[in-house]
Amino acid sequence: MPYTYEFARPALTVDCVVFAHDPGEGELRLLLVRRALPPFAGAWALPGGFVRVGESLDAAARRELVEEAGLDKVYLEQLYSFGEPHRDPREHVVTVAYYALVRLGAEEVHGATDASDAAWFALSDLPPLAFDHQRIVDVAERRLRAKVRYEPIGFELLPPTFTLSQLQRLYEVILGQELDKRNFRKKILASEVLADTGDVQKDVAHRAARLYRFDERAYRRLQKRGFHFEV
Amino acid sequence: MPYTYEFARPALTVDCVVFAHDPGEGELRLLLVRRALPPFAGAWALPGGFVRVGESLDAAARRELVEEAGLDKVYLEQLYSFGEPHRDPREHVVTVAYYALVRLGAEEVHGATDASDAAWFALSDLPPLAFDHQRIVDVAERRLRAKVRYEPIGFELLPPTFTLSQLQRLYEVILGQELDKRNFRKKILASEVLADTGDVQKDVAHRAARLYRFDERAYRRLQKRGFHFEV
DNA sequence: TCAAAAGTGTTACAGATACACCCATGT
DNA sequence: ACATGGGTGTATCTGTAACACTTTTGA
Repeated sequence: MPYTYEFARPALTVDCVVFAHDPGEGELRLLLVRRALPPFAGAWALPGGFVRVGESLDAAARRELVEEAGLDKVYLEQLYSFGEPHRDPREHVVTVAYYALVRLGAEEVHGATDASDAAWFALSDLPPLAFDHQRIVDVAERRLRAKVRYEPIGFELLPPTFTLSQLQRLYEVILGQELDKRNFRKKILASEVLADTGDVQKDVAHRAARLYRFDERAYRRLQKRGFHFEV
Repeated sequence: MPYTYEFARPALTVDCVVFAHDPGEGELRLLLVRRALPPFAGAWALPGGFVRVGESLDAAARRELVEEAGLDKVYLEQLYSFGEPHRDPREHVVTVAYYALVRLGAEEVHGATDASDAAWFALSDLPPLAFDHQRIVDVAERRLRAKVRYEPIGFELLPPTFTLSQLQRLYEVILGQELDKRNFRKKILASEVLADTGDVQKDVAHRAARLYRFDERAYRRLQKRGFHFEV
């Protein structure tokens, strides 16, 4: 009997904590799917599922996002692995958790995705979650809060071009604190990771704001010179 | 057939990147074990092994450290999970990597532990490693470097009481840069996470330095008040 | 003309950096 | 007495925080 079969093995899943930002809300949103099968049938849970043999963890997470939520090409990063023996009542299931950041199109914000039963919830008003998924969400939230301060990942939650006020509101939502407008603008523009598109907002009932985009090329250049982004 | 058996499952292991600090060296050391069995028989590898059903990931990591390296009660933290399908030539094996920080007793520094074939290597002069273990070591090193700046984990690598110079040298080794003695002392003492033991060094051929210990209680108090440690 | 958000500079303070000498101890 | 590391203070610089008004635009 080969060495690898000496012991029974735990099952292995991936689960994804999918964050989105609705500009109209003062809070992040989280994507949940309703479970069709036991255990926790009918309960809300993180999108996820079993890792297949021959499939990398990242690939499994991306596949589940497509299958269960219709989400493709999102920002995705591994979060932490959870392996308490009784986190799944059936048997020992270890899950590798990921978190994802997505840009909401207007049609996706309200109402479900094309998957059968998926919906967005305000982060502070989640329904009871299956398994230890609330715990995973908590860990993801802490990580996002910490990471957004020193890596430019916030842009993943915004449309490709955005105003400085939109960016500031996003940071205020994630960090849970108000920021000074002048200081925020000074700092973010001084960092030189934003490029002015030359365009301005359309169809707003007040002075139109300049539109910026995240300049990934500039960011990489700065990074190589030892610069580190910080809000 | 139950849902969980729908697909064949990858195997699941834990691997530990064990760092130690030898005061005499200008560099961290890493614990490796020699593999007895194929694949990579005879090669050096990270201590680790299969996760058993009913065992948490942390417990598996701690068990492997005891079994393979004779190390108990060390600082241990989950690092990252690696699951590329071909990282193990036999079959698909996913590993949850941990890193550990240990205090070296004089007798452990040179020569192996009580385990059959374990040894310490200078981090920059490792032998070729089995599997993707070099990659795991690289990730661990980056994490340690980053984390040591804003969490007081460096103390885990030092004896319970230590001098400020020992602490400074440790930081210099981890961060790979020289630090100014006066500024270092000012900053670390101002942070109030060190307690003066009242004792001094013994048996040194020069003025004996004060011995400090990390004051975990004080650190927790400060943490609650929103303070964050930084070097 | 009003409402709503865009845009803009200066001052004060705190923390970080740079820097060089005397002291205590054992050999 | 000398070699070795222990221990200390100040001046400058840099970045952060606090703070209020004018401008543009569409309704």
